Amino acid sequence: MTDRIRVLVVDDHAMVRQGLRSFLEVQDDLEVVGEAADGSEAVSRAAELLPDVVLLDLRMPGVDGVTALREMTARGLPCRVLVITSFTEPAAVLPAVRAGAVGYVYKDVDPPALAAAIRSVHLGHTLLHPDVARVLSEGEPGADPARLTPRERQVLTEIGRGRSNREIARALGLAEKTVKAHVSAILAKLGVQDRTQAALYAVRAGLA
Amino acid sequence: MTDRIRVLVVDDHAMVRQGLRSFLEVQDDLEVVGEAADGSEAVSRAAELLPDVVLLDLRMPGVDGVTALREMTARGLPCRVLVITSFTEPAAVLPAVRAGAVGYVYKDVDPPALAAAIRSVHLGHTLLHPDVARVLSEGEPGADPARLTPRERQVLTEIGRGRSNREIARALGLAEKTVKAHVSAILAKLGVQDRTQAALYAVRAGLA
DNA sequence: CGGGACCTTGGTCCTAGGACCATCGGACCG
DNA sequence: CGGTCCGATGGTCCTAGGACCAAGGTCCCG
Repeated sequence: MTDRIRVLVVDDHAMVRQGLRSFLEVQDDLEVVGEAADGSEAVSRAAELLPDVVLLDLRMPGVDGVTALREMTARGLPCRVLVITSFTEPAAVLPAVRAGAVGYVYKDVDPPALAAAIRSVHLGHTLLHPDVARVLSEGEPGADPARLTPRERQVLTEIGRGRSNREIARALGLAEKTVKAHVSAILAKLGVQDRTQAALYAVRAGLA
Repeated sequence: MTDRIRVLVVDDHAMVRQGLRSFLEVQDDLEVVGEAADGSEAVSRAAELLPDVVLLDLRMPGVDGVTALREMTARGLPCRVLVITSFTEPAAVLPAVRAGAVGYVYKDVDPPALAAAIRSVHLGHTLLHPDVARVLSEGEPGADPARLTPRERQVLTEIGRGRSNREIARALGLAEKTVKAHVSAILAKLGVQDRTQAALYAVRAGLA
């Protein structure tokens, strides 16, 4: 077979990338052409390798999956992006779908189903859960994490892990004052009262 | 080499099990003798295969990792259990360690470090983060919602909904001072730093 | 090229959160 | 009957959180 589907695998855990690679390489018509461990690397590898399909995790340190996805879409990269997620709420994948993902699968997908999903999106199909499709069709804006800037999302992720401003400053290499400014902006954008509510939001949105 | 360390891999995601298997099988002295996808299967496979080390995820559908661990300990199975977790708070792994785990690693561990950890626990060592070791040594019973009094659980439930002390006071018909006293007791019993972490805990514990 | 968005940082100020300490009443158990 | 635990409440004090304001640099887009 001359034209195999070329797949880029993006996940921050090497064991997950390895597992995905093992799943896919036993399929005659699929080929893993590369891996990336964060969003930034995902964009550069996608531009360099021009895969047909990108399997994209959302939660990654540094540049996350949604930001990477936006970047790929902005650059007009021709790959079809299939999100791999362990999240169950529509809020987690909605930003990704709005940013250009053509579908998503859960991390407990079995190998034949994963392969079928890849083939399906490669053919141009879209794979969405009815709940997600409905929310999209209703144009529900809501407390949309997509409206946060990339840095704000990083800070929100840390809040969702129960970190103090000082701990977040240390983790992200920022001044505490900078973190406070981001926190204030996040609270305003999400329409929540304090960091506890923001943390709960982050968990529900699958950011933490 | 005649005596390789026999390892059982327990995780609900097949791709993670596959990834772990790939990581470990390139080591001459390690052998993956089986896999399990939930806690119940983990116990039965451990009893059947008698592995030296069990790599155990905690969050699994059905019987979770801590429950499985307790069962293995109760049956006197001789295996050493190394928890694989994506949690960062001591509260997440404390129950597992109390139930008999001899250490834990994070899911972003790299292959040589994972192999080294397995060898280490196989030799009888214990691998614990200083925070976790300290909490254990202080005899802090730990993150067990059952140890909270009924009133504390009510307050924790409200915290898990993002309520302020004043709002909780109003909702439960108490003085704000009373709520603060309960909050302080809750934080101490759960071993968390502030109400945000308590709220996240409540969500994970299914109280909110 | 200028405007806007994002990121970063600092200052000031106020309040909620929480630690620590203390006290009292009721219920339960040895 | 006394001790312990739970629940309730108050006082004092300190700090983290967060609002508000300001400013500068970088990048992108019209």
